[in-house]
Amino acid sequence: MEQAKKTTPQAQRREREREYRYRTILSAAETLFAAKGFRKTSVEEIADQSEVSVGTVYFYFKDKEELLIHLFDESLYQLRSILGKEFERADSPVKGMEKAGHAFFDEFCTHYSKKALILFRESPGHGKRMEARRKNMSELISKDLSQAIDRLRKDAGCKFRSKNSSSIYAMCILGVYEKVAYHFLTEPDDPDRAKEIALDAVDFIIGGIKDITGPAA
Amino acid sequence: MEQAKKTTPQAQRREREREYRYRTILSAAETLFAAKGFRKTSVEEIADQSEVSVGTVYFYFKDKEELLIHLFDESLYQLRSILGKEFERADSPVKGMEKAGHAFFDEFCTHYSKKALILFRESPGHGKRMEARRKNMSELISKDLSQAIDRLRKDAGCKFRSKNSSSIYAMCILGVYEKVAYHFLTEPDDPDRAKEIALDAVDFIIGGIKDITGPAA
Amino acid sequence: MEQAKKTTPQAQRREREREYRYRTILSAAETLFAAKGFRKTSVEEIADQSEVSVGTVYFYFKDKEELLIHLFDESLYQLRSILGKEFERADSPVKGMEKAGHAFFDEFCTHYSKKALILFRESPGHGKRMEARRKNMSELISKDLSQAIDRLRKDAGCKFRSKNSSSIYAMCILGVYEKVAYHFLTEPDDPDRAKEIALDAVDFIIGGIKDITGPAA
Amino acid sequence: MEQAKKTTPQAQRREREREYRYRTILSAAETLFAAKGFRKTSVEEIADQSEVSVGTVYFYFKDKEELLIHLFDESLYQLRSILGKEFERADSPVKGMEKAGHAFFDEFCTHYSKKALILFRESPGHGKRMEARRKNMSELISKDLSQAIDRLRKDAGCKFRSKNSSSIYAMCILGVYEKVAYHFLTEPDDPDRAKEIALDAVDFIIGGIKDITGPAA
DNA sequence: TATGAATGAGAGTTCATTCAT
DNA sequence: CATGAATGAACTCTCATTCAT
Repeated sequence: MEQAKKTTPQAQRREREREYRYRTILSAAETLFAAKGFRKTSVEEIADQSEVSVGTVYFYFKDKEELLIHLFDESLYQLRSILGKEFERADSPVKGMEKAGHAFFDEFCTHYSKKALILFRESPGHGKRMEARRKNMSELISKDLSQAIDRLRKDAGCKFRSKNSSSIYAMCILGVYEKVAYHFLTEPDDPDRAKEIALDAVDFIIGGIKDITGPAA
Repeated sequence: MEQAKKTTPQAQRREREREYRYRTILSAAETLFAAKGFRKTSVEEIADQSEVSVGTVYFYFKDKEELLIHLFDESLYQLRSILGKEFERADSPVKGMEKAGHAFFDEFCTHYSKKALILFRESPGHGKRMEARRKNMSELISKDLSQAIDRLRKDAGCKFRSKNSSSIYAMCILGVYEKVAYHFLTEPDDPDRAKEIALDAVDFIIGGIKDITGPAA
Repeated sequence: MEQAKKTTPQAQRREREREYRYRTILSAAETLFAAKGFRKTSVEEIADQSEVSVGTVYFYFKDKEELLIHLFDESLYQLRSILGKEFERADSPVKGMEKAGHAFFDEFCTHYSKKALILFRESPGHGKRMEARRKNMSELISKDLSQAIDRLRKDAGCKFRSKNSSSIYAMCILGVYEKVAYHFLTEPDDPDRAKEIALDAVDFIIGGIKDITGPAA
Repeated sequence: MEQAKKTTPQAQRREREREYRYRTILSAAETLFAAKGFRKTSVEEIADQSEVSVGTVYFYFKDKEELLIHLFDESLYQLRSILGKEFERADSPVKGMEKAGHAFFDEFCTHYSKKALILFRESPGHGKRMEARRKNMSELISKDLSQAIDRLRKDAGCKFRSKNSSSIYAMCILGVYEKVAYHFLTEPDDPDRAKEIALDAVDFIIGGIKDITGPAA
């Protein structure tokens, strides 16, 4: 019965509106969090920007932190899509790592700068849930990267210090990504220099990887 | 005559007590900022912890941010001392980079963990003064590192993509430091694993550097 | 359609309640400012007196000073209405001045004593906004009075020392008003004496004016 | 014994120093109160300005309000001296009133502007003691003026509405003084205009008086 | 006497969250 | 569902006054 109602035209419209509102609020929050940071953005501002009332924000999202978490997850998903795509396309793991690096700077940080800011600028010091999410994101990306590194290692036939090594290297790579991305997003360098930075940073990462996996033999 | 008065025993004791209070407050703030973060620590808590009144905190420090800035500067100084010492001691730039890396994890993150937390966990989004300090710290450490990298490059006789490259590599290294340090300080790994992480991270950095600076082959 | 919604009974009631709260807070502030002065009245007291929370006060008024400014403006409006009415009614400018003087003491200082206190007792030394308001009030009333004086002068066909004279005389009259009003409001004289004071003060003003505008005799 | 000690050279020097400190503090307070107002001046500022410690200020003066009271009394004394001198010198009561008026603007407001500011700008809303002092000052000057007015009246042989009338007129005159003085001290008019204002204001006062005491016959 | 560090009550303001309508 | 007024705890900062030395 309940489900039947859902296919009613009115219900459909409602559903659409619901979805629309949800997206609008999220989008407003994204813009504001990216621009001013989570703490300096008030729920009222988000409501104003999305042209709904404060109460409506709370109807769609449990609390302010939930907004951040959603955005964080979305951003993470976007990032992983971009990186994953590059790895898949590439002929070799090394090539994949390189392509992914460039995609990170040229695509993610450029076309999804708000997402990048939320991912890399929103610091610790929020609630527990967010803290957990943060850790989760590191782990997920680390896992992606360490799988790639493992493939690399196997290809090279080398041996790591321990079974954790690849995840540690992944952490290192993530560190480079974060730091350089933060610089990218924070200081408005001219495009040429930005390109240079991206190239050098990827070089650094690939260098680190190659050396380790490398001519160990 | 006037100056003679300043060396009066009473005056000396006063000066000592003044110094002591100052240190006590700073230390309480350090502990609390490291544990809960700047924003979640109230001035009242700092006062309680240092067993003085709120007013006294404000007698010694202009405002809450000033406390953070002092601690930040102190931490930065400590870190640079530790790293600098290692670079000086080392026989070669590469060795220096390696030693410095290990000192960072084994000495700074271990024995000065509160300072490390303040340096690497306190996020952006504070006042303007703090924001400036933050940028300053990145620049200072970057400069230290890029000088070392430049020496390395000269030894290896290689050429970088551009004159900025060394500072970009420095940024990358700092990124690795920060990320791994954050992991260190946040997740209480067992000491063995910690050791392993440090070793691998330094390997990664050295690898990145060596590859870039040298067609070592 | 949208506008129709605004006339909904519920919306009307809300609007009424909103207005009511607003007036209640303003009225509480008026009473307290008149009784204890702006500085010695805390926002919490205003909230208590109006039976709302502190937050609600800030919902309706940007800050404490805004309350004072609103009250000040209201008081000024009330005063000018009373004086203006008398000037209009009167047969001659002199009569107008006289009537206005009596209305000031008998009506404004008596029935709007809180407003009078806010107008004449709240000292300088507040924020910039208030300071500007204060000056504005002096200028407005001065202008009203000096226009009346100018008409008087024209009737008498006399010449003043300079084109500023009438505004200076206006300032003098305002000075008398303020001083005597302050006395009125501060010392609880018996009504007979109050009447006497008002009569004498108006005599003084009229005397000053008449002498200046004309050896009419 | 005690008294004998007082004539000791050392005791004399101490007494001198004591007196000097006292004056220095009072003078610093005068400058600051005149410049920033009582409330916006902190005891620490007064101490700094007079080059003593906060404790010393409290040794010489019971509390901050006492400083204001002393200054207020001093200012009042100065003002009465100036006005009194003019009344005595003058040939007739009317002349005296006129001279006193000019002396008020040209001498008191000009050469003792800090005192004038303290007398006329420091508003109500301070402690009870100060409130009392304020009233006292009004009464004293009123008495001075009403005595002069009474003499005037006798000369003219006219009759007032009541025995209080002269004191009411005095209040009016004081009101004019205060208002115009405040304008003088607050708005930096050019000297010519200042002169004009003073002349007109005195005219107004004399006019008010003359009319009342005047052609009653 | 003189010092100045210490106090701590109190002020204004913010804002995430709730809930009656 | 949407609204937005209401809440009130929490926070930073000020400053007159005290008192051990």
